[in-house]
Amino acid sequence: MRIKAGNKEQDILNSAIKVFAEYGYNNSKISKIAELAGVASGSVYLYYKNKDDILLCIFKNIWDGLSSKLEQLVKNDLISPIDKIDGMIDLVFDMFANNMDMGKIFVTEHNNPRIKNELNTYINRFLNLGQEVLKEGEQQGLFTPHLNYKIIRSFIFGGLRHLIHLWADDQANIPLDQIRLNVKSLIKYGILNKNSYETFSTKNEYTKIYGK
Amino acid sequence: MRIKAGNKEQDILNSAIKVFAEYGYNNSKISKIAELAGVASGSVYLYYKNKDDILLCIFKNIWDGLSSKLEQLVKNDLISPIDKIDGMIDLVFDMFANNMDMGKIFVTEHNNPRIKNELNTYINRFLNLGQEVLKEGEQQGLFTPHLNYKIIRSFIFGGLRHLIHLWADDQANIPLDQIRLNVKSLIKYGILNKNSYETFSTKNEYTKIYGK
Amino acid sequence: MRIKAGNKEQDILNSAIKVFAEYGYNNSKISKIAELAGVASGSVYLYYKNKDDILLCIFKNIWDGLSSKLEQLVKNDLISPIDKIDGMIDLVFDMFANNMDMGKIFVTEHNNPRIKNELNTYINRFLNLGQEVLKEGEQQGLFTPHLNYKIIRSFIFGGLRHLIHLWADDQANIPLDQIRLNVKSLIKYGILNKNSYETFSTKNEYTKIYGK
Amino acid sequence: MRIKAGNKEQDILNSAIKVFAEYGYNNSKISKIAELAGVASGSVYLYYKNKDDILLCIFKNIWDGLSSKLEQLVKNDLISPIDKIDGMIDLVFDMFANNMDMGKIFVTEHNNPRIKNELNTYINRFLNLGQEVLKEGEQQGLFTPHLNYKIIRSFIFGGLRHLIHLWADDQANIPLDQIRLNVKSLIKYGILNKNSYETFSTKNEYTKIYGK
DNA sequence: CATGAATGAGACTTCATTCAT
DNA sequence: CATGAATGAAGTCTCATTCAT
Repeated sequence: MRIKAGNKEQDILNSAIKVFAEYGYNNSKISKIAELAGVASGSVYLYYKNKDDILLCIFKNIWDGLSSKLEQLVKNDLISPIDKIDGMIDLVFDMFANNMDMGKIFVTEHNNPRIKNELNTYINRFLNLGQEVLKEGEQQGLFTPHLNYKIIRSFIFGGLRHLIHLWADDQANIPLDQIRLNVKSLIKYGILNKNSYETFSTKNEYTKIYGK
Repeated sequence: MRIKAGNKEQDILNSAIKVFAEYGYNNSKISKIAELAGVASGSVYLYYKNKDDILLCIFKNIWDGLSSKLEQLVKNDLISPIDKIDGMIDLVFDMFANNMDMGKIFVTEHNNPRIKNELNTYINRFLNLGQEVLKEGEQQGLFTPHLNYKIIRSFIFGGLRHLIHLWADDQANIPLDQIRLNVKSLIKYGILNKNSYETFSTKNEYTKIYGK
Repeated sequence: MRIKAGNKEQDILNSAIKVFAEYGYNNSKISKIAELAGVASGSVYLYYKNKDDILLCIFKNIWDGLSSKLEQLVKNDLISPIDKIDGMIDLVFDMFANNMDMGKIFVTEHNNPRIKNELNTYINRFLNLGQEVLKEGEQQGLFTPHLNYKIIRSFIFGGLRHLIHLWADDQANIPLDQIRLNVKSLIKYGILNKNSYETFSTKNEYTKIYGK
Repeated sequence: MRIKAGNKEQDILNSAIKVFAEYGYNNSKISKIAELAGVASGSVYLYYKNKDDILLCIFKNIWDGLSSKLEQLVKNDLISPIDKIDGMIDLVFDMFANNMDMGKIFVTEHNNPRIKNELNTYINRFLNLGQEVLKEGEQQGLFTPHLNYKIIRSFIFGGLRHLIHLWADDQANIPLDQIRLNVKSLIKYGILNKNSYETFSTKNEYTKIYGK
């Protein structure tokens, strides 16, 4: 992955992604990252303030890669909210499909207290975009009204995160495409069969109790 | 013989739960745990083999608390699979409703490589029970056929985990009861409104491509 | 080895001998000694001031066992110095023949700085007795004159100590009786064959340079 | 790049030799060794894997220093076995003559269980060389036949070791040269005077009982 | 820019010893 | 006398970070 031409900053980052993914943040040593990047351990500090900074930078990369595309998708008025949801899910999976290691880090270190504060900005931007779409769909009468989309968005986020981890940990076992389809289906239709849906669901009944 | 004053073992565990929840496992010091428990740091090692062992014990407690109740629920033939799903969700939330700190640890340290192996047994038991219910519902024609319930169960697990974390991190903002209802609704009905459901869904179309 | 009637002091000592012999002083734990002796670890301190004290007591036992017999032997005017040397060697080997563990400790912990000072009294008494015999033999014209018997006695002591260790470490390999005989022979006759002795040795030559 | 100032590896080893000699291995602290070497305690671990490794390294130095010279001596066909024995003794004493501290450690920590296994290779090489010489002398009719030279070599080794310790502990009291001479004499001629030798020794008698 | 030897604070863990019962 | 739970001082080792070259 290292470009010999000499982008050491990127070399170090790529190396860190590999090492963090394999050992976890706390068990990863700067010396190991430097070694893998082909630089001296001291050189790491020419490009990154400290170890935390590297991790933060990885997450920034993840989110920056998503952000522009996501915004493009969400702001496009020609796309139905339903398709936007599908599109968002696809974007997330595409992001990690080519980078399992990032997927692992994304899950394992997402709650790392060392970068939590700096990270929230990014995550919230993503979650807000998702919530925006959900709201939009609700207003258009496409999505079930009265759902608390702040909760829904986080549930979906957590679910995706966990599946990415599962997949990244053992790629062979669950094809990413199947994961996509199943997740999209669950989010849109739930697990109830159409018949049972009609039998059990009495929308009037439960909308009364659902919070805003 | 100096009698065990109170229950030091439990004191230490409770103390560890608080400290791990606040600082994360890796930034928690044994000395801090001991201090909070009101014992000498060496005493921690009378009850727990090492730091890892404490964390493992916390998770064992979490899962043991769930296991018996879950099994009772799942094995009960009088309860519909639909209600079982609801019941499982309730059990999980009940578990953490009175113990926010455990909720935080549950999320943050769930992938801790130090206890991963020992933990998998517990998690898999839980996931298998969930999958069992889903399969049962599918066979009874209640749940959408051809969904990959191995994926679904993990998606739900991840979503629940993340919501618990969110809630535990900032209890005031999202009432647990609202979370329950929204999650149950999403899982069962998805987000599509009934109308849109009928419009967009062409079940024949997507069942063809879904994996087993 | 423990007498049920209840000589705990002895029980603890016997237990300590076993444990010290197996693990070495520094790797032996009081708790282990207590366990083997069938008493509580706190009880050890009813009979011995501390860990050092136990070790010291073991050595006292070793030396006290030797001392009386040695003195009897050395003071007996009817025995030739030559036989006294043989007798001393036999006494030492007899001491450990029935107690390999003591033999191991004797060697391994003999230089332990924690008990060195207290021990010197005992060792010197033994060495002095040996030196006395050597001097006696020299004066009677039996032993080579002009040898420095302070050196000789220590050489012999060190040699015996090492052989005891070797034997105690792996009893099967070297029968104690063979060790005795060989040592006695070496001390008395050296390794030179009689012929070579006459050829190479020119006593006048080397007595000039030998110190007192 | 910060250049290695001086030879820290050697500085640390020298410092360790002093500290181990004074306090014994178990009572020596890494921090003390580092302080004496003028380095930070962490720096010790740049050169040595751990505390055990330092001790092992000291012994390796001792033995490596001896090995080449010993082998040269033993393999030289022009030297009589008698002189080889003298030469071996001289080599051993020369080794420690300029390094009392090493002498102390050599004795005190020789049975340290932490390095025992790694050390045996070295010791056995030495003992085997000694035994070789003894056998050679026996075959040439120079040394008393039927002695068990496995025992003899260990007796001599133990004796030398103890004398070195004595000398190193209190250099002033026993000149090394005197020790050499007395030891050489004892080994070759034993303590019996020539007259007494002829009187008491009945070689036929004791060769019958000596083991191979 | 780059190096990598050196630093040193800090954490886990052990275990001899104490003392309330 | 006896207990064994509790103590807490102390030591080894790690590793992020620095800085002289």
